[in-house]
Amino acid sequence: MDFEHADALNQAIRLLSLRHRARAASLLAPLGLHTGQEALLLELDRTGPMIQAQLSEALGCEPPSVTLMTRKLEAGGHIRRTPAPSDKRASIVELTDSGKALADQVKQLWCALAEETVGGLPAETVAELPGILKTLTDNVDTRRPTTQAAPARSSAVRSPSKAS
Amino acid sequence: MDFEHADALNQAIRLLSLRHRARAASLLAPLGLHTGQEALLLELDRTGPMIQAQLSEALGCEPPSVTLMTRKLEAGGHIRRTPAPSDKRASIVELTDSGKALADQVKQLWCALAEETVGGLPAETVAELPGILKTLTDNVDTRRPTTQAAPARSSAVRSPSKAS
DNA sequence: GCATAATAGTTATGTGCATAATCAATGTGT
DNA sequence: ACACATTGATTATGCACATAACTATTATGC
Repeated sequence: MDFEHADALNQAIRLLSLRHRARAASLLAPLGLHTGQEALLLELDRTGPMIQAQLSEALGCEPPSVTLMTRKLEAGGHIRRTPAPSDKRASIVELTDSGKALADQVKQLWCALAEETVGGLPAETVAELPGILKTLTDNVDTRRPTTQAAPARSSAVRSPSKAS
Repeated sequence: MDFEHADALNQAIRLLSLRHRARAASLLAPLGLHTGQEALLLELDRTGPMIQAQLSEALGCEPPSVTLMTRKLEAGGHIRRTPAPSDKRASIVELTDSGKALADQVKQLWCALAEETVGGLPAETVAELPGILKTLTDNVDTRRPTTQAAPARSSAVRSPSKAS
């Protein structure tokens, strides 16, 4: 691939990151949230109480990030952290009532943001977009076990990834 | 759009941002660069000397970010800042020889990253990907003042007023 | 000419994210 | 039983990004 195309792609991803994040920030600000925190609330709302290590895995960010985010959300009264009885190292994180209400509001914003984001695109493109983005993500994901240790270069490493 | 689909989309964009950035960081680290700095170098390499306000516009980030990034790149010897003769407020930013050499290395990495990113996708999808991403970006771009005279907005301009 | 607005840049501050180092608790091997 | 690695979480530090407030220069109105 020549540099022109490569740069167009990388730059497009970079700019989409910046703008989508900025737009999310402007929508979340009235709720007193910063970008990233909404993902934590939504994950707790979806999965229920869980320990920070699980949150770290689900959110795709590192434990120190989870520590800081949970601390701020706890200070805001949206989540509660209680020591896990079975493992004294871990703390169980769960939504408070305020957090649940907030998560519901976030859901609304999230739908509006998604619609705004894909506006003007054909429906079929919209339909396959999540899959495409996930493929891109997996391709550059250094966290996951890469699904193979083979020295295969630029071959289609389409693993039959079963849902985890 | 229901929440399931909306979240899949928003989350996919969020994760792609995180992973693509992380992957770029691991590639740029050996060059002594952090993500974001490469965009500045590439822009200077492409366009030539320019003032920070132009850089801010081209990179899509705010002037204070440019101030800090240019300061660090200048400390690293990759760029040079000279006061503009015509306007005493502005400073002209340009690549040093070291910066030009670095930009060339970045170009190589950039091609490798792009290829890695789109690995396993059909060629036609890859071809239209930059355009799709740009559409998404423009849809949520709060910087540029709409600029679209709405020539062919197919569906959903249903809420031109505030959505929330 | 001069007050005022607009622009280029910086500083201060706050956020999410990262890595590295550290501590406490839990596993595991011999 | 005990040394050792592993795991959950935190602290310290650094970066890119943001906004708000500020200085210095340039442009504009009267």
